[in-house]
Amino acid sequence: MTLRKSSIADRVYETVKDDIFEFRLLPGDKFSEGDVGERLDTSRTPVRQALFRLQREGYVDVLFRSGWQVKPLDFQKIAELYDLRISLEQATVYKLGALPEKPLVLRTLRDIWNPASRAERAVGSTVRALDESFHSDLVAAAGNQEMSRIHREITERLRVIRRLDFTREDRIDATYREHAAILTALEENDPALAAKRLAKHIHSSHAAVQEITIERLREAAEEQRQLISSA
Amino acid sequence: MTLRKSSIADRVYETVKDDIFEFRLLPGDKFSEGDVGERLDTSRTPVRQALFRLQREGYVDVLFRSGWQVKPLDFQKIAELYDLRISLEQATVYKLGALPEKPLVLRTLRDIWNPASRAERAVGSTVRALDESFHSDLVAAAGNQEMSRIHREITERLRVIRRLDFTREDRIDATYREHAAILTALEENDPALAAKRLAKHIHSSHAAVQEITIERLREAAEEQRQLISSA
DNA sequence: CTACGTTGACTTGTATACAAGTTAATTAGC
DNA sequence: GCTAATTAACTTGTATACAAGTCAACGTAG
Repeated sequence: MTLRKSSIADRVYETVKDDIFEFRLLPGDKFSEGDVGERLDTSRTPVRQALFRLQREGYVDVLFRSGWQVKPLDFQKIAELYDLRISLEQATVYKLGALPEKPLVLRTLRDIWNPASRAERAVGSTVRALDESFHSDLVAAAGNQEMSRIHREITERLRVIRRLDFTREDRIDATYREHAAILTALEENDPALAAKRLAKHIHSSHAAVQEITIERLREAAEEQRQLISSA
Repeated sequence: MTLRKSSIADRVYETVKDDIFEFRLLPGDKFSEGDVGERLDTSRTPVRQALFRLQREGYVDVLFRSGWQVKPLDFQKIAELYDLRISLEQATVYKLGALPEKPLVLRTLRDIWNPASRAERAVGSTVRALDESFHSDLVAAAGNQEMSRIHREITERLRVIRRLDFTREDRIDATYREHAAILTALEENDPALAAKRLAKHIHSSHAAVQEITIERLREAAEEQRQLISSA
């Protein structure tokens, strides 16, 4: 069979990426292929394969004969990715508006984001997953798989930041409100309005997150410093 | 210095990609890491690095313990990439329309695509390069580098196809006419019209190319078959 | 002649060895 | 004590060795 087994390289890829997402590897941290290989009990070969993939995806950089580095947070680039997301999702809602009939997924999303009571709302960490689904489901509904793929890549890339978006109750409130409003505009076949609301929603999400990212990052760095000094 | 030397892996990457673009490697062709390494006089290590990169970019596939394959042409996927290009470039012209002042590049493009006389028009193979520049320069002018990067990736991916777009004189005529019309709409600050013309332009380019791709591909396969039988 | 099992060459996946270059600590000179 | 040169430990880039699986050709039984 040509069905891919799960390779060691894949495991390394997932592990290192998760380390970055969970701030076990902080932006700016340096490390070597040997380090990673030893920690995951494997040779440098699959490690390199995984790291080069992460490099192409923008998470790490290789310094010639001088180790690897987790890419420092570049707020300019993050802003551009948010902006690109807006463009893609706006294109999406216009596509949805042009469809002969509304895709079923809109009803499903409505059920999630317009709950009968506040009690039925999701909490904490699941809100982030639901939020990601909302946006990627919309894009997927437009039917262009390549667009979905690019959108997914961008979403992943922003996840390091977006994980901080739902620690505040007011952000959860806003998300429910804004998602519902976007769905309403779509149901009423007003793509221009949906596009406008979408842009505003993503912008405010970006702004809210930017505000707390640096602080949380500083905390993570502090934690790590204490771990090292106590060892 | 951390300035990257040109590595063997990079050379292999460029060479194999060029082989695909120039139909020396045809869609569906199978080959092994050893083949490539021998031909480029290097070991499998940098070859693998290059091939995995090409895999992530969608040009080749690895079959578990059974060689590599140039990805067969998937016309559905190509259509999706064209469609995605339209979405990105439409987003671009709306961005350009919202800028406080028109970027200088518009004047440069106008000079190229609205020549004083027919004699000043480019011919043959350079038209393709100019056409690629037209579209990527527009996107770049909007100022989002991440968007430019994605757009460039898509353009590269479509180059295998688009190289056939300018073999016919009527397509060159149409390209000059349509590019000029798009620029006019932009100069007159009518992004909606520019977007409309852009979509139509890319669509017709796609349609024209699709029509001749299969035939040219068949010819290339025939050529290769004769090379083999005469060897 | 056909169907099928066996075998052996070939393929990628992973580990290891070596080459080339970087970096930082240490030591010699003053 | 300080500066500078040397050196030794690391680092990635590439080549090679080995493990594990695939596949097609060939031979054999019927």
